[in-house]
Amino acid sequence: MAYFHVDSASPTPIYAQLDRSIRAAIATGELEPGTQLPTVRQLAVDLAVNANTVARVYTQLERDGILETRRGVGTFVRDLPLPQPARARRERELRELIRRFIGDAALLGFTLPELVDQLRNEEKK
Amino acid sequence: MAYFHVDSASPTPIYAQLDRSIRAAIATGELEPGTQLPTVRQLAVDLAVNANTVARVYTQLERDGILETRRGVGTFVRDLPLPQPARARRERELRELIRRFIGDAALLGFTLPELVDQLRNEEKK
DNA sequence: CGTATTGTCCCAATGTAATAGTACAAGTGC
DNA sequence: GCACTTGTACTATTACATTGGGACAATACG
Repeated sequence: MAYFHVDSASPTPIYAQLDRSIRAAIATGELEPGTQLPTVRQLAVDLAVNANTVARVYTQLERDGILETRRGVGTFVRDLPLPQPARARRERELRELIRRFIGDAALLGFTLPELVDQLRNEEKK
Repeated sequence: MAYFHVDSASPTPIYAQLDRSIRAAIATGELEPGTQLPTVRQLAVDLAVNANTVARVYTQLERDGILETRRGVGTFVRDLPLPQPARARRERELRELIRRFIGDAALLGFTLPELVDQLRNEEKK
């Protein structure tokens, strides 16, 4: 299973990519509460990344209450709901997200109407 | 003028954020060919960033043929069209962009239909 | 010409990211 | 008990990003 995505060529550090990737998978429901994540060593192999890097991400996510680890068993998604940022922040950060999304897509030569179309296609899945 | 955005708290390096920010502004037409960018030192002050960091971004963008610099004068947007990646890449990278966009928005608690709405609002500007 | 402006270059110092390798701790299951 | 799996911890090393400061080069301007 090709769970998460990291790009070692990206300027964004691997740990940050993996962190976001896991959080996003949980937030979208791809990863349900109770699901077991790949082991530290296994995921390190799958992503072609050092085990320490994976371990640190798991540790951090556990500190944040998003994962739960049991030694000798594995790491699991907690069933606690993710805390939501305050409304004002949400709005502001969404604007920033949209701004970046449009900008990045423009770099690829895509226009706004095309993006709307593509996003609507995603809805039908 | 609040030209570009960088967040020194972000794990993504400042130079990468600024690079993307400038490219995006040009790609979307916010920055037209011939426009003068802020001076290295000025932008460094505006963004609360070291001048060397800004200078390296300008230098790199000039090497890529996106900017044009004249000593004692300033740095300007070139009027050459930006080279487009191959079609296959475009599609693939767009998928990745969308995937990340949806994931990041989910972290803020936004659902796909909401994103479509917001994007359509952007069209009316 | 002299001065200010702008980009360019270099150096030293600091902090962070990532890798590699090894060892340990706490559980599972035979 | 014993072997195995899993997470955790540590050290050392390499590379990169960023900062601060200083100096230089080319151009504009009076």
